[in-house]
Amino acid sequence: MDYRAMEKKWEKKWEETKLYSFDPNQPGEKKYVLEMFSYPSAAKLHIGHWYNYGPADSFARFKRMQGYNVFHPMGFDAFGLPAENYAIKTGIHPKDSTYANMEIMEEQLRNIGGSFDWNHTVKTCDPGYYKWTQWLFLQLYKNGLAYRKEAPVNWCPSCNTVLANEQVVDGCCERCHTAVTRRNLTQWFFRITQYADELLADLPKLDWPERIKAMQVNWIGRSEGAEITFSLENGGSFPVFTTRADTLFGNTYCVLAPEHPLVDSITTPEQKEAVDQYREYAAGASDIDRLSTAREKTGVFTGGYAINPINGRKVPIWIADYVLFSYGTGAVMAVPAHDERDYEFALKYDLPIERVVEGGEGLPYIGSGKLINSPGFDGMENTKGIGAIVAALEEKGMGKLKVNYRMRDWLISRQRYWGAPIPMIHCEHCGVVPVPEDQLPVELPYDVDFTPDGTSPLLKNEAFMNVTCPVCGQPARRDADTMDTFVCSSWYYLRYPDCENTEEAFNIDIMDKMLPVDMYIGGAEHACMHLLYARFFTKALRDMGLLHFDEPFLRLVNQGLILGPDGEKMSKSRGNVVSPDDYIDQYGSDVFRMYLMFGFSYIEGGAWNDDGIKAISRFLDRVERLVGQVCENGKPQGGEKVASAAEKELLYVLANTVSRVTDDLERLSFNTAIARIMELVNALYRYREAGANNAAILWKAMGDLVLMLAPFAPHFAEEMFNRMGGEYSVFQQKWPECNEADMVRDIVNIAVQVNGRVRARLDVEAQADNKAIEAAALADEKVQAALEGLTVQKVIVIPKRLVSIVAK
RNA sequence: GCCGAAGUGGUGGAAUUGGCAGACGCGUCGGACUCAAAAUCCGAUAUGGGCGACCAUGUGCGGGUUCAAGUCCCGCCUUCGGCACCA
Repeated sequence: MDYRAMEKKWEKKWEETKLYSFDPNQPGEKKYVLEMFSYPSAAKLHIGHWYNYGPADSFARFKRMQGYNVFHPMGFDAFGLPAENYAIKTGIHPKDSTYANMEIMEEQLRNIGGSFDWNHTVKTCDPGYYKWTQWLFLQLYKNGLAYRKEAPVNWCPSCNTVLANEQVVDGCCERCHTAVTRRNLTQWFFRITQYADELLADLPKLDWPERIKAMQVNWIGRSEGAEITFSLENGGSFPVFTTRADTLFGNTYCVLAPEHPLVDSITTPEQKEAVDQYREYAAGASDIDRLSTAREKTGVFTGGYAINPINGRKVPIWIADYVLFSYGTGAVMAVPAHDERDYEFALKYDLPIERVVEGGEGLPYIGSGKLINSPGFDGMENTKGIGAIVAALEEKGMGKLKVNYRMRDWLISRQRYWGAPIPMIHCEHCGVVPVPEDQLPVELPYDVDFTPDGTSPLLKNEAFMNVTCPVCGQPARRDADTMDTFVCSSWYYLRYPDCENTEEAFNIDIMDKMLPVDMYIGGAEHACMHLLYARFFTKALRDMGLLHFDEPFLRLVNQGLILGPDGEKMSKSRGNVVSPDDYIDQYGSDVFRMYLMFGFSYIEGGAWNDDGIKAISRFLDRVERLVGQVCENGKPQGGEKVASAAEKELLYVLANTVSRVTDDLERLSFNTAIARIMELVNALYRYREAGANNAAILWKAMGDLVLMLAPFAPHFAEEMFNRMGGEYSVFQQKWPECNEADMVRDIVNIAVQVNGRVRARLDVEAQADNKAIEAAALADEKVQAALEGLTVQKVIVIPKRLVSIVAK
C-alpha cells in the first residue's frame, strides 16, 4: 500500500468533513485533553514534537471513541527570543519568520494525524491574543499582584535582557548558557509569593508525577522560622530571619548582605574604604561564583554593632556575600557553634564561637539537644526552645514566628522586542499609569531596530514611545519593555475554548463548562516555570472572580525524552539529531507514530534506535492482509455458532485484548497496549492457520481490531474500516466493549507449589471450587512424590492461578 | 550535601493489589515456500548441566519479613534528573 497517498486521502476527507471540530453541545462528558503548545522556532517538527503530540493524540482519540466530548486544541507559543535572535542573524523580521513557521508547522501537525480542532487555536503573538495578555496584566496590577521595584536582577549579557530566577540554571542563562551577571534595575514583578502557601498546599490534590510535585515543593522552599529584631547602638534596628531561634544565645556577630540599605549608615569612617571595596567586589562577582558552595567565604567588618535582644549583648556587624539580599530579610544572626557557614566564617575571621546546645562530638553541631549557656532556658530541649525564646521576644516586640519561601516574585520585564508590550505609561506628573482598557491592545510596532544594545528595542521607536498621559493629557512615555513569554503561556489554555471572544479574555460560563484541563501532557522541563506560573495565574484569576476553580491541570503526564542513538540529548552540535522526515517518507506517519509508542516506555523515553520500526510496518501489513482475507470470504450470513475450541480461544483472546488495551490506554501505557493488539493479530493468524473460518467470529474480531487500532494508526484504521464496508468515519464508532463472559476459559491451568517450589501443573475446570482444587492438587502424583516423608501444614489456593502447599 | 526517579536476557522493554519473571518486539538459530534471493509463514531462543522428561541458578549488592519477593522492610553501590551558602 502507498501509505503516503492513503494518509493524504484521509487527511483531506477529515478536513472536508470537519471531523474534529468541537461542539460543546455534543453529547458526552467533556474531556479537555491538552498538550503543551509548541514554540515555532523552526518550521520542521522534530522527534520530540512527535513523541509528545502523537501519543497524546492517540489518547484523545481513544477518549473520543469512548464517548467523551473531547476538546483537543493546539496553538503556538509564538513570542520569544529565538525568533528575534534569528532575525538579528538573518535580517528576517520575527513576525515574518514566525508566521511562516506556524503555517508549515500547522500543516505538519495535520500530518501527524493530529485530531486537533483548528477552529479553536491561539497564536500568542496575534494582537487579538496579547490584547488579553495585557488586559490580564492590568488586572494583576489593579489587584496589587503586579508591581515595579528596583532590585538586583539577573542579567544575561548575551541575550541583553533580564531573566527570571527560574530561567537561571547554574548561574547561567538557560537559553544561551552565558554566565548571568547582576544589575540593579527597575522592573515589573508578579507577586507569585503571595500564593506560595496555596501553591504548596494544593499540590497533594493533583494527579501529577511525584517528581514534578517534589520539584515544586523544593522550588517554593517553605521554611518555618522566626524574624528577630536586632537594634543598633545608635538607634534604629534591623530584622533577621532564622530557623534556629533556639541558638540565639550563641549569636556572636551579625551579617548583612552587601546590598543591604543599612550598610551605609552603620559603617564607621575607619571601615568605609574596606566596606566600599568589598561591596564593589561582591557586585562584580557573577552568580556562578557567588553561588558556589565551594567558594571560600569572605566579608568585612562594618565597624557597627547590634544588640542581641535576648541578652543585650553587643555583637559586631559584618557584611558578606554568603548572605543573600533577596532571601529573608537580607540579614542573619550568626551562631558559629551551630551553623556550618557561620562556623567557617568565624574561624576565618577569628570571631568568637559559643556552644549553646549539647550534643555531637565537635563543632559545629547542628543536631538537637538540651540548651546550655542560655540563662532562663538552660536544660530545655532545643526544639522547644525555639517557641520559648520567640515567645519571650514577642513580649518585648522584638520577635515573631515567620514563614519564608525560597521562591521569589516573578520578574516579567524583558528588554527585548518580540513579546507583548507592557501596557503601562510613565508620566512625569502622574507617575506610572495603566493604559486604559479600551485602548488595548498596545500594539507591537513592526518597524523597529532590534539590534541588541542592552536597552529595550522599543525605546528607539519614537512613534511607539510617545503617548499622551491618559490621566493628565500631557506628553508621556510608554513602558519600553515586553513581557516574559511565560506570561503569554500562563493562560492560553483558558483562551482555547473561547478564542474568538473580542469582548473578554474568556467567558466565565464557558470556563465553567470546559475547564479545568483534564489531561495535560508535556515535557518535565516546565516543572518550576510554566506549570508554576499557570497555577499562580489560575489562583489569582479565581480570586478576582474570573474563574471558579483552583487548579488548571488536574492530571499531568510527562512524556520521556527521546535521546540520540548515542544515548545523549539530541543536539545539532553533537550531530546526533534524528529527523522524522525520512522515516515518514518511507513508512508513513502512522507507522512512525506507532513505533514511537511501541518502542519506548512513554514516561521513560530512551535512546533512539529504529530496529523495531520495520516490525510495526510488518504488523500493519499483516492486518491489511487479514482484512483482505475476511473481505474475500464474505460477510457473515447469520446463524454461525461458536462451536470449536479454536473459536472459543479466539473470543477469549479478543475479550482479553479489549480489556487490556482499554486499561493500558487509560494509564498511557501505549507500548503494552500495542503488544496486546499484536497478540490478537497473532491469534487471528493461528485461527486462520488452523483452517477455521467462522465469518461471524472473524468479522467481530476484525471489527474490534480495527477500532482498537484507530487511536494508534488513525489513517490506516480509517482505510481498513472503509475496506470492510464501514460507514465513515471509524472515529464516530464506539470503542469496543469487553465481553466478560468470553474472558473465562473452561479449563484453567494451575501451578502447584510445595514449599515455594513449583512441582506440578494441573488442569482444572474454571468453575471448580477451592476444596476441589486442593484435593486435586494433593492427589497429583508429582505432588505426592514431593510430599514424601513430609506432613502438610497448610494449603493456600489462589483460584485460577496457584496452589501453595506448606509441608514439614 | 539535600530531594526525586531508576537499575530485569544479546537488545528495546513487560510483569493491576506480593502469586508460574522475561509478555510483545528486535536480533540470532532452525524449518517451510523458491532454481535462487527478497518477501511471507511456522518453530526455537535467560544462564549452567543432561540425549531426554528434568535439575540447579537467576530481576545492581548484602541482610530480613512471608507458604510465596522484581514487587514489602533495613543497610549499601551505581546511574539519571532537580535543588544547592535559602540562614
